[in-house]
Amino acid sequence: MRGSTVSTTEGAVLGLLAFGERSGYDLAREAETGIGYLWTPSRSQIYKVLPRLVAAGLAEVREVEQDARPDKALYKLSARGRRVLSAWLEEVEEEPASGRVTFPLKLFFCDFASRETALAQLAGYRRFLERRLEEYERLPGAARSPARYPDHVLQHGLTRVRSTLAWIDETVAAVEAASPRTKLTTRRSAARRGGTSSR
Amino acid sequence: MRGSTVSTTEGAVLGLLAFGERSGYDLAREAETGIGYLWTPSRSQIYKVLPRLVAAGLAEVREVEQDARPDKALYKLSARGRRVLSAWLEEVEEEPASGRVTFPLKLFFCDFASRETALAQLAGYRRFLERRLEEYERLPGAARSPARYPDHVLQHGLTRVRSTLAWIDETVAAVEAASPRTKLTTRRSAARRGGTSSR
DNA sequence: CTGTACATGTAAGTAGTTACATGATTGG
DNA sequence: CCAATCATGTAACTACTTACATGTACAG
Repeated sequence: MRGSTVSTTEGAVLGLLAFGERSGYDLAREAETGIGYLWTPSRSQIYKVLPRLVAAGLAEVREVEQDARPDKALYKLSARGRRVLSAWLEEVEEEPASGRVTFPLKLFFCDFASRETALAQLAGYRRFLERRLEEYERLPGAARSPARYPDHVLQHGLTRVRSTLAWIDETVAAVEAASPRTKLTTRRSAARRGGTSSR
Repeated sequence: MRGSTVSTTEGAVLGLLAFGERSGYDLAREAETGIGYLWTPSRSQIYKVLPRLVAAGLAEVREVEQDARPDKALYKLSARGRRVLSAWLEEVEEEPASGRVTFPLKLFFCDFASRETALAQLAGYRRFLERRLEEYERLPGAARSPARYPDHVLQHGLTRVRSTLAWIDETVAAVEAASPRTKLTTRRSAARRGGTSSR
């Protein structure tokens, strides 16, 4: 949380909180299904991040007493948290420290950003992958070594990069074709459909 | 390094040492090109792992004094290191803690193992990805939420998994078709072609 | 005369892990 | 009766990162 920018983990938690008020337990459960593919921190990690966000003024806590179940703490974004989330989503990193996963992770939360932001992340992802592709293609390859498996593994990388580039093209087209719609509110007092805390 | 098995990082360093005697500096440089796609530890990390391997009897050091350049330490596998590397390569983890990257990482070093080992890793990778595929397909998907981007990101995951499965098929075929060849010796006293320390 | 390659290492810090502790309720 | 779900948190540890310290030699 250096400056006004947040780390990947903090950004992801802010993003999840944008869907509505949640407990640490809720977040851990939701992370398994959904972004689990991209980012699955342990429960204890989430319990460490949440108070940090509150201390930084990005989230607010509310203690809820329950009879049948243990008491819990519900967290929601503060106004400043919403701004920081937007800034994090809008920031397109050219060479993210956390690797390529940064791009799909931010895209996951782009319902809380503008269409331009989503397209900018996709464009950044494309540039990133094209640089990788060039590097892989520049590697010595078969010629030099008697070893065979390194080449197979390189093919694995090339396959993944190429199929991801194809996905980017499709997704850009889908985003551009989608009916223009206001971005989702970050659930301040928006109509609730299903209930956040009940189950 | 609990028991006789090694961690991912230790396995990878053992694997790199199987290509020949190397200094920490060499390993860091080589890791950038080649396995860099799968595993790129910092120099300081490598300098920490190497003495650990020596302490565990898996590698041997040799100090080399140089005039023009700083002195250096060259590491090579010990007999026990070779056995542990083989065991690591042969072990097919069903749900590796370090994620899917374990499979291509071990495959990278399969020139030092039998063809059966390579095919076993590929088969394990396939099972792993097919479980992922089922999970992704079981996810609620479009219906539930007004959010659109989570679905796009899910497509990203599906695309990657499917293209990797296709690569596995191709690679299995290539491995089976390859002319049977003895596995590479782990460069004990094998003929050297190019020189390890000179450049 | 500046930057890069060679070469090793320490120090301080972040991110993340597993295992432990506690304790009620519900479903099979 | 046993296991899972709900709920939060601490402690100890591993992996890994950046920045710093040190110093030579060669290329542009």
